[in-house]
Amino acid sequence: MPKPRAINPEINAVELTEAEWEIMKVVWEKEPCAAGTVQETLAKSRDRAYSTVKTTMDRMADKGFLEIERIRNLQLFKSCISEVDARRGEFRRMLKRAFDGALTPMMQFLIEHEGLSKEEASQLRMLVEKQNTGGARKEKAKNESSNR
Amino acid sequence: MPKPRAINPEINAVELTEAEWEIMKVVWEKEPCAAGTVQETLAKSRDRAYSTVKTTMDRMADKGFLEIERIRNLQLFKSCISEVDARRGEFRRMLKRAFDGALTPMMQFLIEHEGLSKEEASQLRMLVEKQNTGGARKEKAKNESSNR
DNA sequence: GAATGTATACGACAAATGTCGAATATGTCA
DNA sequence: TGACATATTCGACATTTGTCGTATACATTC
Repeated sequence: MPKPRAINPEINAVELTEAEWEIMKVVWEKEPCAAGTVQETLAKSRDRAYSTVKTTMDRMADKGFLEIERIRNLQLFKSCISEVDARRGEFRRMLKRAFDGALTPMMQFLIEHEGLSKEEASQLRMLVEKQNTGGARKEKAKNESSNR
Repeated sequence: MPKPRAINPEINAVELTEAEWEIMKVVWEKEPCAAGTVQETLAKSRDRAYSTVKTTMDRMADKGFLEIERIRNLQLFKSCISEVDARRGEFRRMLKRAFDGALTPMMQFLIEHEGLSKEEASQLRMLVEKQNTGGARKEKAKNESSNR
């Protein structure tokens, strides 16, 4: 029986807060973009003052999540971390906290407690099948990995 | 093709902080137990003052995560949320933030970017198989679900 | 009942996060 | 060159989280 391998949670530990996630999603979609653009986009779902968004984005630049390109009076923000990096960070934190870093118990939990339906389980099996019959995993992983 | 169902992230949204997770793990294992017991247990991996642990546990009681039973001068803490509830909360927050609440993209991500090995994928498939051939899922889910 | 040890109560403080307003700077246009 | 709109800067403040120290209260034991 194969021993469950724990994914090392220390490497590439990008951790975004709630507000940072919301902002990053807009930046990934529209970069390079101004703080005003982000604020207006977010306003559709949740209204916040421009200064709120700008302050958070400045702090994100300090942390190395965003970088600023200056054009005259304007600042254009670009992401310094990929969505894959952010997802990895979020996933690993969850796995570490709630499942001691082990994948198998998490899968078990999903099936037993999250009401994974037969359809969903089938999808999942198809994904696993694709993986096992050797798809373009390596290549894809390479292309979409960290851009940090 | 089945449409990916988003797990509703609002229901049962138990969210624990890092310190709270560490404490809860000890409480689940040893409840009912005193704050001193928790502090001593945690001290093995990470030393913190008794008052630090006690303050955090009092706050957790305020939040409804723990309850206190008083015996003369002593306080015994018991959990008000199950480990399943806590895991569910942690998992759903991750899923909502990083994958818009959808399971399938998360699975895809796991396979493409987390280097899910063939062995792990096999384990996963076995879990899925067990699920599809009708195990004791319903019963188990019932027994281990929320005790809130 | 005084000394000693253990628990509790509670105030404090720093850092991180989410939030904003107001002052200042810059650009555009009639 | 003003007037007006837009961006940036930056200080401020409330909450939450993690962290303690210290003053009190309670029990046990000479």
